[in-house]
Amino acid sequence: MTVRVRIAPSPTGLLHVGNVRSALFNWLFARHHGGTFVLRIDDTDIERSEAKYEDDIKTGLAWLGLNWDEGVDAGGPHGTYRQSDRFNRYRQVAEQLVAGGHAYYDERTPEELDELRARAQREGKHPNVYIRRPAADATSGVVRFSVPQDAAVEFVDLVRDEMRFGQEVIDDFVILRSNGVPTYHLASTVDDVDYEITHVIRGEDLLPSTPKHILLTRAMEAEPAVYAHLPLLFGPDGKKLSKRHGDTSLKAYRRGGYLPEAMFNYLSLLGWSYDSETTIFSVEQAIERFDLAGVSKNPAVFDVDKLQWMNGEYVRAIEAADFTGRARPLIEAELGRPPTDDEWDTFVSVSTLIQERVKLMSEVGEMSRFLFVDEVSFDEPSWSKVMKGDAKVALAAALRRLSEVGDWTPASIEAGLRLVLDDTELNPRKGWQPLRVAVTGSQVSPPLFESMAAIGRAKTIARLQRALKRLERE
RNA sequence: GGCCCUGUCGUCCAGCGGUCUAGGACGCUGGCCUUUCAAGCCGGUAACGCGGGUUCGAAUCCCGUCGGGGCUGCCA
Repeated sequence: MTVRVRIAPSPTGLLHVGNVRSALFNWLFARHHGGTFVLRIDDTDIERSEAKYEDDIKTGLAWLGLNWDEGVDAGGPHGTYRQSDRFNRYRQVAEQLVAGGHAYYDERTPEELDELRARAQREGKHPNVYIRRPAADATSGVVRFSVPQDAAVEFVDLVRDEMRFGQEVIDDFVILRSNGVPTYHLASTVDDVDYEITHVIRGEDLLPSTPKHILLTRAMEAEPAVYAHLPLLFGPDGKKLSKRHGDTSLKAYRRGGYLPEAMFNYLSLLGWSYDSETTIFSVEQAIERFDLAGVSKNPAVFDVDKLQWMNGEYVRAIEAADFTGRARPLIEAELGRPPTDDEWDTFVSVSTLIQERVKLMSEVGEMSRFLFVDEVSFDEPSWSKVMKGDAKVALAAALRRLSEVGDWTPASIEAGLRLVLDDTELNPRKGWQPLRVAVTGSQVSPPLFESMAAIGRAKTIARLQRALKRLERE
């Protein structure tokens, strides 16, 4: 049997990292088994679904490298893979279920239903036990699935093993709204059957819905898929990951300077492990080892600190040319225009030094700023911390010694600056930090000699003089 | 309230009856290196929720308890 899995996000908001993690596990499962990964858009909530969110989903998955073999845009034998294009099919199934006695029309009012729930509540029973087929047949309203009361629903979950839900706790859920629009339960189940999905791998929040889907599938006289419910992702407070915990959309991380490779690696570790020792591994390695049996049952807290560390690992690991390639748009953003050839050469001359220092790609622009501006704007905390005591002496000595430097290279600059220390009898910290602030604007920067070499002699001298002047005024 | 899932360092994972004085990673932290910051290297901190069983032996199996979470909608 060929494995066929799907990810079926709803385009009702930006793609959430929790869904991305589910997508990732589905993708790994498909790739590991040489199966098919399907992208379907579950847009039965016509009120909240928007095209821009579908775009965000596709962009996000593609960015992470989760290519889909079949589905929206990719095509395949099942149409558009958008549920809103299949409402007739779902209505047809609903009608068949009604005709077959598996479902019924229900025109009870919300108030009546509330009363039934309140009664169950009072008796300490499942809130929906009394929402069953009424004695009198209705011919309009919603369509409810009639849950067979003869047996419990049992199934084997690939992550959680044997599951059992008593029939009394499965309510007669709505499959078709009164306006003729199918609910998620119907549409999703019909699609899973029609698309011949073999494994449904999804978040644990849908575990209580699974018996409904199995019952529906059986009523359609089809074979239910194998289910696997993934642990949820939590925020730092131990609650389901949500907006309140900061960024939850993949887009925010994409924009925030995270590398897709790092995101992939990090997400794959939330609920799964490569082995007991390895933290950093490639996509190929993950595919080779991935196994649902190894998926944890416990929820995982999304730890941005660890993601950030991992991103730094990946940033440092990429080839220098790859780094400059990925950095180019960020330099453009910093300049507000494409860099000139000279500017680009300047950046490239120190790019490996910057690469070693950033955790996020988004830091590249700021860390490079001093390379391009005419005059640096001083980071005031840096200034006040460093520009005191013998700073004036150091700046003056540097100006003197640097004017004697022949070739403007890091090595000769270093030689000159070593003489500054001799002249002033200052240690490197006292003698050089003022120069760093003068030249880069901050006490944190790429190495000093290379930075001076990169911006050139003229700018270096001018910045030292400007700093000295300000110091003399103060 | 009802149903379901779940409980190893602060966090993510390893452990699937003895090799556990519980391992790796992030974080935090001490030190080294050092022109700043990173990186790197060496070291430290810190966990089997609790109570009963089963067993020669339990983090590993069973029961209970307490805790966390999810679902309970004409959202998905």
